[in-house]
Amino acid sequence: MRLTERKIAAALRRHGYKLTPQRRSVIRAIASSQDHLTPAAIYLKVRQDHPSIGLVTIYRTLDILVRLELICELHAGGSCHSYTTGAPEHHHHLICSNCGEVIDFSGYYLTELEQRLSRETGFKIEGHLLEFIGRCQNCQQND
Amino acid sequence: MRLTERKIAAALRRHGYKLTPQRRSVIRAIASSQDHLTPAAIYLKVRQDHPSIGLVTIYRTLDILVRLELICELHAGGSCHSYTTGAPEHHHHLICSNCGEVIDFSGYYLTELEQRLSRETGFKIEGHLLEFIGRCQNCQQND
DNA sequence: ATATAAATGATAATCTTTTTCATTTACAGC
DNA sequence: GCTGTAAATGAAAAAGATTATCATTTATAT
Ligand SMILES: [Mn+2]
Ligand SMILES: [Mn+2]
Ligand SMILES: [Zn+2]
Ligand SMILES: [Zn+2]
Repeated sequence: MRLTERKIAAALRRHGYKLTPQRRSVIRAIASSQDHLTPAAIYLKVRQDHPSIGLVTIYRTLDILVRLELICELHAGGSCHSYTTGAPEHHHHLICSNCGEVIDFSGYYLTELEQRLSRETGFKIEGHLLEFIGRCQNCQQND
Repeated sequence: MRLTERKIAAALRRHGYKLTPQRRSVIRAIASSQDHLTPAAIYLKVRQDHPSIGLVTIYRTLDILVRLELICELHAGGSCHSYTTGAPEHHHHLICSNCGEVIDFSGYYLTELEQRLSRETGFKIEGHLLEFIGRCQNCQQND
């Protein structure tokens, strides 16, 4: 279950950020989409009901939301960065290399591996990135 | 054990690519460095003994080398993409969020998870990205 | 040596992201 | 409801990263 617009907005405020119409709009754009969106795509969506917003504000807002883990960031694919609403539970991504569809999956944990790495290297692990790339069923057929 | 300049060059040829001095130079730059290098950093290094090379050639060469899995690509961090020599064995990366040090580790496989995902989603898995971010021992001390 | 397809580099175009700074605004406190 | 203030915004520009085009050069098979 993904975080709702309302919850994300509340969390923003809780962390001391002001709740501006621009930020609401960015959050709505992300939360109302199933897909993962690039900053440019979010910009386009947001401008529909907020024509004067600057692209800078998109970037600044995304920064904050990622930092607070309210949205999640994907790294793979062409334009490299894109965003979807975060889920309260820890999860990872499966991405179609052809159409870009993203599937969240959960129930897989890397804690043991993290402990092993920490022990063997002395690193203090802060996070990880686990993504699978593949072809979705649709794209396998339409080849 | 990382792939050597010689082996990478040989593999390039084996796949039907011409072995130009520019490509040799890019390979040498990567293979002679412990670090992972951005395209821009590789460009700077290569220009030392090949001043007239174009940045485009760097990008084109990196493309090929990644495709043939002769070098490996990192996604994390500031400029997002950087490259190190590939290792013959499958491995993943542990990256220091402060100084950028990269540690390869192997012996961890995701085949079971890939099968589960394939079964549950119908995706045909093509690859994955697994990276850990943390603080190396050095950077933990010098805080 | 020659022929030829592949590779290169100059140039420009196109994106993406970050900086700077003057103006505006959310909201805490009264 | 006002007011003050720090935070947020947007315009503009700069900086960075990546890709496209195309005439010229070059590696290599024959
Ligand atoms: Mn997700
Ligand atoms: Mn590696
Ligand atoms: Zn697909
Ligand atoms: Zn470090």
